[in-house]
Amino acid sequence: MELTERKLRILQAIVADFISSAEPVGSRTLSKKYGMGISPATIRNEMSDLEELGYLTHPHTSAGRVPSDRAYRLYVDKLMEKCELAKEEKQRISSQLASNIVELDKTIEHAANLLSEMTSLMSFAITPKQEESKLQYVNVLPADENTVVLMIVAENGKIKNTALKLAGPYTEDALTLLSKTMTYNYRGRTISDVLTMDIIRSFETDIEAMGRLAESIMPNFLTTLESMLDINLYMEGLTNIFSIPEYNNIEKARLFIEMINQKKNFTDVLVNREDGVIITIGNENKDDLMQDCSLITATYHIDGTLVGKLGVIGPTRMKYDKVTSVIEFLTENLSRTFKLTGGDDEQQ
Amino acid sequence: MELTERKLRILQAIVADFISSAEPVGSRTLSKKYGMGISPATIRNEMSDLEELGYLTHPHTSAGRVPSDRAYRLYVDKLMEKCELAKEEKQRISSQLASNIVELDKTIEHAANLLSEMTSLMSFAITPKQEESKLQYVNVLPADENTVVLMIVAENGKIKNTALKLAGPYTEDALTLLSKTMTYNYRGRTISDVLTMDIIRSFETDIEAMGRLAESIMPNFLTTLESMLDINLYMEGLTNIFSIPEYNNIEKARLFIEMINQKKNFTDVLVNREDGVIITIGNENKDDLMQDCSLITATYHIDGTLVGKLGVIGPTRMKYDKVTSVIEFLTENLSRTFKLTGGDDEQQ
DNA sequence: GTTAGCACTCTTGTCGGATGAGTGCTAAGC
DNA sequence: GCTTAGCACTCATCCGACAAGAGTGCTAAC
Repeated sequence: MELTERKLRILQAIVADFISSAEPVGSRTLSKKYGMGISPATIRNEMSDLEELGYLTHPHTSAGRVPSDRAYRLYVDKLMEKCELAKEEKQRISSQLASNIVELDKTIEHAANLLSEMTSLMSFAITPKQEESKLQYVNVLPADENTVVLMIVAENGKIKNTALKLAGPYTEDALTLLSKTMTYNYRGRTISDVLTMDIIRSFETDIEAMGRLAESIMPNFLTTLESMLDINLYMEGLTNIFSIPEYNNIEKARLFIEMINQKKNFTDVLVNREDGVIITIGNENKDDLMQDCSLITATYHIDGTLVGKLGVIGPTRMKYDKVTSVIEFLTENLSRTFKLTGGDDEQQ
Repeated sequence: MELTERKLRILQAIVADFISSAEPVGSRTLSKKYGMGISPATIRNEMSDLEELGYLTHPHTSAGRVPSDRAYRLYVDKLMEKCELAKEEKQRISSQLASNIVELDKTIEHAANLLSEMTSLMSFAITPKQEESKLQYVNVLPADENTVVLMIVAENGKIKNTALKLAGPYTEDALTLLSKTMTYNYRGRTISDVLTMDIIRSFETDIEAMGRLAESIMPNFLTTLESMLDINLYMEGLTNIFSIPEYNNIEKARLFIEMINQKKNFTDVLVNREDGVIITIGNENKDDLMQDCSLITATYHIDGTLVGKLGVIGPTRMKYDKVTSVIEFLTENLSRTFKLTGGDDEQQ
């Protein structure tokens, strides 16, 4: 048995109908609503075939048909029509992103927010990995009597700093010397490289005073550097899931939220996905807790190289066409924004 | 009619029982379980009086009694026994906070996390207001060819910075001059003051090149300064509410989460609460959406002056004794931590 | 190959009765 | 006069029965 043209048309109608109604689709509805010129009985025969082929399932004998994960996959790959965004929607994205380009993190958060509002799903975004960012300079600046500010600047404009209280007083000269030494030692190296170097020892041979200063600053330097590697995860629109029939019982909603809340794991899932627009449907997801969800992610670029991700998660029954269009437009827009403005960034 | 000793004992038993069981308390249960040497019938009479006095309510004729907000208030003020934390719990708090004192914000987040885990409620924490923080210095540092780093340091060690791409190249001398001028102009002033000054104009009279540099930096200076005023709000343990019988229907859970999600409003509620351990029960809360909730907050201090807040929110039926003990111990511990380590802080 | 007709299945909603927890009242007991 | 046993009464909840409705699968006719 193979997928005839008519079977495909029926499958498409079922998927589309189910996506918008969340109710199993019956043969009569299909025949009436989608005017395909064949009777319910014929459709029933076809549906029976489609079920045999694994594209439909049956919650129980006398319910309509529900698309399987496999059907969604086919729908996404072949049947779905591209959905052109309305002018207002495009404008909304463009204007909202343009208005807030000063701080990279804020912009990403903003984008996630837009995404969740426009899709009525839960969205998320992660900032790029920084492992390969190269250090530009390290600065230790005076703050007050025995407080200094440690500041680390990476080549892509990412900055991070910490205020440290020292055990005793310091001289500005010592700070300048330390800053120069550190910059000389680390400039051009990647953050990961510096973190794996045996740093403390490399200062042992210096003059005593300098050694003491460095000793109290080094541990903080390393912690700060480490924190630069952290990927920020933004999530928006959690409450949207409460409007989705699939999560209308407390236990399912709880499981969903619990999955989302394991931020660490979730970040890993996102980081490990390939570039471009990626859709994984139901059982295509490895994670046990995500067997009933679909995940759509896309990548945006900063300065053409650094890669961050943006996506939505929701029930397998989601508006794939609309969502992919929004995500695509959004990430293209982000990439363009970040190209124009260059490395504008706020250390986090 | 007045509250006799026995009425109080009965009320206390009812509140305690309802807090742990979430079920209306009947006269028989009370008589058996709390061995108070009087028969169910007597207890019924007393309960009837307590209801007339406004301390108990009746979900329906044949259900047990449920404490009113007024009863919780009395319980909290008079009847509740102080709950001493177990040694392990104290140790847990002390050790977890001590291990992570480098970054203020992380520590606060950590504390909120601990709080939600130990109380099984949803917790939150806010960082101190910075309106009155005085500026220490402003620094514009070279990054690369036409990028500079703007860095603002406040007296309490709070730092914030941004990388900016300028339209054209700059000289290091100009940056130094600008840094010195800005520091000279703003040092010792509070952030709010600087924000309300008419800043741009005050640079107009400077030399032309300097004016141009200042012109492109000033708007960013102001945005960055403004962002220093943002209060960070951390929330932890949202999923805990799904284990609470009060939120076992989707609509209630949704309303709760929606209330929480209006971060701005919620932050306002917290900021406006008085210092010390404050408990507001049910209808004592002004917010409409919080009529079924109790809110317990406490303040912690940084360097003895700056004040942040920490708290939990949950159904009026919560373990007030346990929760207040945990919060008290936690905030004391936090204040002590921040005294010892001084103004260690990471700009956010 | 398509379709009308029909029996069959299964969910959903409603209704009524049984059950049980708990109260309120009354009258007896201490 | 306070306490308590006894009893009628009230609700919420559970359960089974029943009807209605949606949808299928099969068969036979077109």
